[in-house]
This record gives sequence, structure tokens and C-alpha cells, in this order.
Amino acid sequence: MSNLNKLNYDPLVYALDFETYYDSEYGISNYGAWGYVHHPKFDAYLISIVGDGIEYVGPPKEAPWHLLPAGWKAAVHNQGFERLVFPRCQELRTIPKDAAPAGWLCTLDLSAYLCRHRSLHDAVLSLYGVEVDKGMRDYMRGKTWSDAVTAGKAEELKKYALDDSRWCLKLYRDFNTSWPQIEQELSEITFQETARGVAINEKLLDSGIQNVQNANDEAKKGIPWFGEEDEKGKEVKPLSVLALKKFCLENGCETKPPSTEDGDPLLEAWLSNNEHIRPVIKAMQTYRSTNALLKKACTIRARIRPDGTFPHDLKYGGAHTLRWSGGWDEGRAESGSVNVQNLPGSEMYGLHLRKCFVPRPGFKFIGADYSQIEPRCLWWLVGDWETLALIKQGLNPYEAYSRKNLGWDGGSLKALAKAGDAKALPIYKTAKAAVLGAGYGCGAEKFITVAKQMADLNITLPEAERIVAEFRRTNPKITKFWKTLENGMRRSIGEDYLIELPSWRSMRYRNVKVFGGLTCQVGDKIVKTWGGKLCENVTQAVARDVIGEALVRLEKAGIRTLFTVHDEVICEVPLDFDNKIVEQLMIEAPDWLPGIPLEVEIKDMEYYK
DNA sequence: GCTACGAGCGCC
DNA sequence: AAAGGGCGCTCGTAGC
Repeated sequence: MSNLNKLNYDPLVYALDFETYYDSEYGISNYGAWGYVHHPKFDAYLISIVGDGIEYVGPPKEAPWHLLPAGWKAAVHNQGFERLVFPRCQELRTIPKDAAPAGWLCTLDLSAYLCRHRSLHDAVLSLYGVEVDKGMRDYMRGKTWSDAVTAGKAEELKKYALDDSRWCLKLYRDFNTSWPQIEQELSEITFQETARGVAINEKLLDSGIQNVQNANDEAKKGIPWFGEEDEKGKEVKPLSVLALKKFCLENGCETKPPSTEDGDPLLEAWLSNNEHIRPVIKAMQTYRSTNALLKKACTIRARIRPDGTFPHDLKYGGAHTLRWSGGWDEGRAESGSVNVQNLPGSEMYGLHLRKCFVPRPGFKFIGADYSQIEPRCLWWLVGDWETLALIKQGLNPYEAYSRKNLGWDGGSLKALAKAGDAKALPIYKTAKAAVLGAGYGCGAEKFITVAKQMADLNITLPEAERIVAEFRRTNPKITKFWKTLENGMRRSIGEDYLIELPSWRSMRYRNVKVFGGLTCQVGDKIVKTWGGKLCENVTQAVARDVIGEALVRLEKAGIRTLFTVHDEVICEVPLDFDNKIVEQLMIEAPDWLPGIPLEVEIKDMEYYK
């Protein structure tokens, strides 16, 4: 018994892994995980189970379910898939109804938390330096279990399946204690959200799809080479830059266009000398936009379940700041997935995609957006209590900034700016742009575009230079923070740089090196890094933890959340629900961020907006 | 035929 | 010395 007390893992946890049939057409990319397991071709031909006293690999039907102890829990690598397969097998009676585990745990999410590598292969390589052979997976494309048996590959396949579960169990046992409880809860919440999905207004979606299709057809007509074939009989792609180049040179242009990007000043300059090409470029841009939108809308359309809901994709810890990201993990090609975090914010070509996301009957949406969460976190991180105190008194943050740094001493800046006051408006916009855009070491040139985007502020380069310089001069705590982070990283050259966050976790920058500038490894990429960027990462990470803790609070209060988009939470609650409850749960300052004034904008929504 | 990568564009 | 950041998806092209 004394040994058991020393276990730093739960012996009731067993690792599971299914092997399921797939081919080039029938896969997650084309059907989504839910559609895949409900497809007639669905065939979970193998399951491996590994844990205390059990190592099984074989058909699910013959698995030793009776040997699993009461209250056993399942560890899987990618719960977004495995947790759909399991109940589907129960429905199909290849797994007994009463065999369900008491809980689930996802080692993919654990790996994301630990090392930023999501696939089992990459996680094991990163954490143990061992290469897991994934050859069998490719081999099995388009092959059934009996194909493998006939080909004499059964044993190899079994070994491969067993290996995955062994590694999964090892990840769980070795690292589970490094995964904080709250993060495990967030992993669970994320799964619940994706499985729950969102109700879709199908009529609206259908008519919108028709509109976009029409616009797409119209755009095709403006692309001269559309539908043509090259010498080899291959279709010339509508967005082919080579075709565009050829067309331009054949039609009196001396040079090819520098890009086809909408709004690119270089393109604009080129077009002013080649006006006759303008309609072609425009058609390419319209085709590109409508095509992408159409794909997205049709994917949603195709994935609507019989109950009228669409199960979306959202990844726990998709970003290295551990923010959620869109997409899914199954398969290497990140295609055919719908990212709910970048849905167009307004109508495009007669389709308002967000309007198609509606509450289930008897429910309403609550959209809860944190106001200026990042600047507030940054002020807290650098210890700018003065500004935070002004905000705590009820001052709008941009106004607080203006009073502190821009010499504003008039009345309510926001109210005056809203009324179009000629003196207040530029100051308000300048403050907004500076607060949102200048905190991360942004230079003057970049600040012009940031200011435009964040505060609709149009400025010249000298003005941008002045605002940025002013920001740095009046915010020495922030510039010092940049330097502190950068110096910390410089002291870590040759090793990993760990930044301890105020919450329960750290950020890790692996393998810091100097190649001209500072570089390090983030996920599987080598990136350039400097103080301003690190500051941005840390601020994002802290804001993420704030929203993460809020999500857990909402969940514990029984409030159904659908998804999060960085600083906003979409809740689905009964029609008579009191929105104040959501607000109160969200603005509660975390213990580890004492004194931070949080604010959320809450709105009832008849659709997602 | 498959993979990798950049361009372009959508979001916060 | 100076440098906003974080994502995902589609398409086209290049390279193996």
C-alpha cells in the first residue's frame, strides 16, 4: 500500500486508442469528426487498451471490458476524435453500453500544455527523443482490417496500435501532475463546447450561399483565362499568378503586377499605369474572397447534425500563449475545418455568416467581451497602479491615458468624442491607438496601420513618430518591461528561457540563440524575438488565463458556453436569464492578479455578432 | 502524387 | 539598432 501512496498518477486511468477505416475520400477532412463516425463506412476495427493489468489490442467487441475496474478513466490522444468514436461504437453495439469510462483525459491537450507539440509523434519526440513510427497509419489508407490480415500486416498493425496507447499512458503517468487542475478543466470545457456545437439558421445560410455563389460566378467571368487549359491540357487556375503575368505581358503591360493584394500601395501604383488590368485584378480578388467564404459556408452546411446544430472545432492551447485557436488536430492537412474564431464580422456578398449562428429554441446568446483586457493586463504586469487607479474610479481607459499623458483636462473625453467634438475626437483616437497599439514596441511605420485598424486613426509618418515617441517617454514602466524580458532572454542563451506568469504557469522559449538577433524555438518553428514581442506574448498569455479562469467559473455556475474568441465568450442561456450573473462571474479579479479592474461588455444577441 | 510554403484574407 | 502579436484556411506553385 505504501507504494500506491507514492503513485503520482491515478491507477484507474487506462489509455485507449482506436484504429478506424479511412480512405482518400472518406475522412475527417471531408466529413468532420461527427459526420465521420456517423457515416455508413465507419468501422472501428481495432482498439488498444493499456493500463494496470491490461494490455489489449484487437476488435472492440472482444475487448476485456469486464476486467476494467469500476470507476476507470480513459486517457486518449485527441479526445475530439476518440470521444466521438467510443459512444458511436456503443450505439453500434461493438462496445457494451455499460462499458463507458467515468471520465476522460486528453494527452494531446496535455502535450499542448507541456511542450507545444500536439501530435503524438512530435510530443513523444520532443519529450522523450523517441521517434514513433506512423507508417502503418498511411499504409492503412483505403484498407480494411481484413485487407491487413490478408496482406500479413495484422501483427504489425496491432503493434502500432498498442504503441500509441502505451505512449499515451506514459505521457499521462509521467506528466499528469504537471498539468494543473484548472487546465484540465479547460480542456474538458473545450471538448464539451465543440461537441455541443451551435444551432444554425439553415434557411438564412442557404440563401446566403446562393448569393455568394452568384457573386462567385460573376467574378469568374472577369477572369480572362477562367476555364482555359494549358498546353498539357491542365486547367489554368483562376488565381494563377503565372496566368496573370502572361495575360499582362500579352496585353501591353511592361511589368507584371507586384501583387494581387487588395489595398496594396505597390499594386495601386502599378494599376495607375495599367488601368486596363484593374478589372481583372478586381475579379481575382472577388473570386478569392467569395470562394473562401463559399467553402466555409458549405462546410458548415454539410456538417449540420440532424438536430440542426453544427459541431465546431476549437483547439485548447492552440497558440503558444495557450490561447484557444480554431481548427482541429486530426490529419496533417489543416483543411476542411471551420475556424469559429475568424468568421467575417459583417455581411459579405449577401451572406452574414454570423447571423446563421443562432440560439437553440428557448435560449438566447449572451456575448460577453472583456474591455481592453490586454492593456489592463499590461498595466498590471508593469505595475502602473496610477493608471489602473484612474480606471478603477470609473474612468474610461483611453481617457485615463489622455489625462495622464496627453494633457486632456476637459470633460468626459469619450462622450465628447462620440459627439464629434473637434478637440476631443483626435485625442480620444490617439489615446486608443497608443493604448492598444504602442505597448509592444511597435515602430512608427507599423503604428500607422495599427492606428488605422485599432482606432480608425489616419496619421502621417511624422505624426506616428511623435505618438510612438511620446508613448515611450510617458510609459517608462512599459519600456522597462520590454528590456527586462529581453535581458532575461539574453541571459538564457544556449538554454530555454522561462517566463513565470502571475497565474499558475510559465511560458517557455526553447533553445535561445543569437543569429544576428535573438531567436528561439516556439512550437516547431524558430522565430526571431525581442522585448516588445515577448511583452506582447506575456500580455496575451495573462489575458488568456483571465478568460480561462472565468470560463471555469461560468461552467461551475452551470452556464453553457459555446466558444471563446480571445477576449469574448459566447454563452447560451435560457431566455429569462439574468445577464448580470455572467458579468459578475467574469469581472471577478483572479487571486493572482489582485486589484486589476476588469470590465465586460454584455449583450443579448438573437444571433452571433 | 504528395508535401511544404508563401500569398492573401478573415478574426481578436 | 530596431522590430506589434496571436491564429487558420484556401489556393497556387515548387520541389521531391
